[in-house]
Amino acid sequence: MATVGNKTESERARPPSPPPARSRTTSVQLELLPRARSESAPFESRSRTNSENPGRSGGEGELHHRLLGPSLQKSGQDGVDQVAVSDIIYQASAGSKYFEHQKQKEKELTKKVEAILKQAEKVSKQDLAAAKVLVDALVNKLESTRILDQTIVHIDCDAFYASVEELDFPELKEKPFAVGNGVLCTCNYEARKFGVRSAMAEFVARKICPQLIVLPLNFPKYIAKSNAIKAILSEYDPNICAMTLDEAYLNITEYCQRVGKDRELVVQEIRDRVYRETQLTVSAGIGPNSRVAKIASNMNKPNGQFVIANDRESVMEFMRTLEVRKVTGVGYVLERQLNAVGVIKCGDIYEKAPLLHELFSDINLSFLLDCYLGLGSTVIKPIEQYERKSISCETTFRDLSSPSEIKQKLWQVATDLEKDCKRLNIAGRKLGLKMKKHTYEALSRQRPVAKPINSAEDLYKYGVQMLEKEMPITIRLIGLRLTELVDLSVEGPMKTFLKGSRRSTQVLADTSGGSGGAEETDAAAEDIEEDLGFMIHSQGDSGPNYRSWSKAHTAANLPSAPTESSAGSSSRKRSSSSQPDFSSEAPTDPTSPLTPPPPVPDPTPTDDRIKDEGGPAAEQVACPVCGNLVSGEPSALNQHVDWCLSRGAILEAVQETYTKRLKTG
DNA sequence: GCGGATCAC
DNA sequence: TATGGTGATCCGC
Repeated sequence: MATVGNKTESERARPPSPPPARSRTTSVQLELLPRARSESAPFESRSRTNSENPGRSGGEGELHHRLLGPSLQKSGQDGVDQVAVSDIIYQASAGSKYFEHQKQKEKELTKKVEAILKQAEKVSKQDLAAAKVLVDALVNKLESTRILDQTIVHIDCDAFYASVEELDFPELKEKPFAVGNGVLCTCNYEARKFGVRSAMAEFVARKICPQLIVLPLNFPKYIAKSNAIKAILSEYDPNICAMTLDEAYLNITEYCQRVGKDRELVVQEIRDRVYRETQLTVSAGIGPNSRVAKIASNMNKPNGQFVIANDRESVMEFMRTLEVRKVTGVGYVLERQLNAVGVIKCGDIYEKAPLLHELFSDINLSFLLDCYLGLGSTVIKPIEQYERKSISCETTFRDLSSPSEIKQKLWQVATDLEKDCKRLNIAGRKLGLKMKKHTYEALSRQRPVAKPINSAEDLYKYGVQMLEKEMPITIRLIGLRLTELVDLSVEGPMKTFLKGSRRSTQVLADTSGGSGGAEETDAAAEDIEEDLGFMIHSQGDSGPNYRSWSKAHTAANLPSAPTESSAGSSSRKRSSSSQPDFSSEAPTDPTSPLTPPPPVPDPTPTDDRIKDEGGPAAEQVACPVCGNLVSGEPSALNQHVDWCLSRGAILEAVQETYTKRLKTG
């Protein structure tokens, strides 16, 4: 790679311009819908809230603004009556729990903004004078990190998922359509004319555009196209940083020097090639660092490019008139706070910096001054080189309050998370439980777990402990997250852990791969480690052997395995083990008549019985629900646990009617 | 260190 | 009728 490379001081400490945000496959990537806008004027009259909305007082304008979502600032949907659209969205949402929650958040934000203003009033002239000294010192320090000899490019595909679909269904081009399910991931420009945008709930989108066509997501297709584009980009910078399927940073400094070509021409060539070879259009931003390049890629969207010259004055002038909301890292909340103190454009930041110093954290102040100065990272390196800090799975469902049904969802995310961990060959020392109440209020709990874990049983076991402390509760989402990760593929210290936990949690991995059981007898330490490494690996889905690079991009997104739960009913015999029982929260009276559930067929138990009889016990593992020893083979274990949980639901139902009967009779 | 929040995509 | 999932970071206690 090129010569330079010293990172600017301002490089990170804030929202990542280039590298952070990881592209995980499973995630649904929203597209920032941009728009071809001649100037930054159109929405101007719209984005300043209340004063522009005469009919809306008392924060109604803000609430409309909030509900309208993130695309407002860059919508510029020419000819779209944004006010009318906003009203429809409002009407569609009004009264729902979601709406009430947004309203509440808006209220709290307003309070926060008022508090900031109040605090601002208290700042004295002396305070400001003293702060100015500090600010100027900081500005000088930041300025000294400025690098202007690199050419950074941000490439952004236009309406990516929608454009890919149009290749397969050309007739869709003239029709408004979107991609997603329930919530739209993106939509074509035809749909945007109606005010449809990414992240919009599908039912809301249909209100403003009844003829909207909605296609399901097809990740394999998007991944293939994305890879094709990335292959082209890599010819211009072998170290491209692909943030997501549709977005990447390049450093073309060296390429330009090597071929002696102007950077704008090079970028035009890149875009031409991408279009020729994939039929997809991309927009590009060119500048001396990733922050300005990113912003620039939105300036001439779609299918355009924008360059910011590599000199201080050009950069500063570009930032001067740029609204703060357009900077990556400034969202709805920070924009509101900044606007409140008179900071509308990045050019306003310096003048207000002494006041900002009194109102915001040092980190925020540095970030804002970076924005004012137009500083950013010049180091572009592959996303794979950034260390992952967490891994998580979560799922949303209809409101649930039944403990056993909630636990079933927990088991589901535990198994999903296990799959991801095994694929990446990682485990974590800290487990977090996330819940969203039926009111949309979010809760999270977290606890250290001594040994790094990544098996569904462990995830469930510790997760359910945290869950039970919150019961009774009615929730619409549950999720698990591992942090303090350890890389199981790294040799060394991990050896101890692997060997130590071999019999307990690693058993699952051992027996799963189908390649399993034999070689595990007694091997030399190295062999064991190698075996485990391999098995944990092949544990994942049967697909291609995703190693590092591709694995993070592809596999995870494929439709998750059809976790068809065995609807078996019963057969019981709970072992003595004091494992948490899903039906525990219901006042379980041991003498209660319902303790012995009805006997019936059940897929897995048969298996278990056999093993229980003292077959090679090596492959057994304790069920996280009932505590019984069951086959450690993943699908069998899964089935068993699903069965166990559904059995819990039955018990619970019985219990409910029983208590009811007691009351009534 | 934990829990709540914000932000990006 | 109805509003997503993953990862990172920051802030206030």
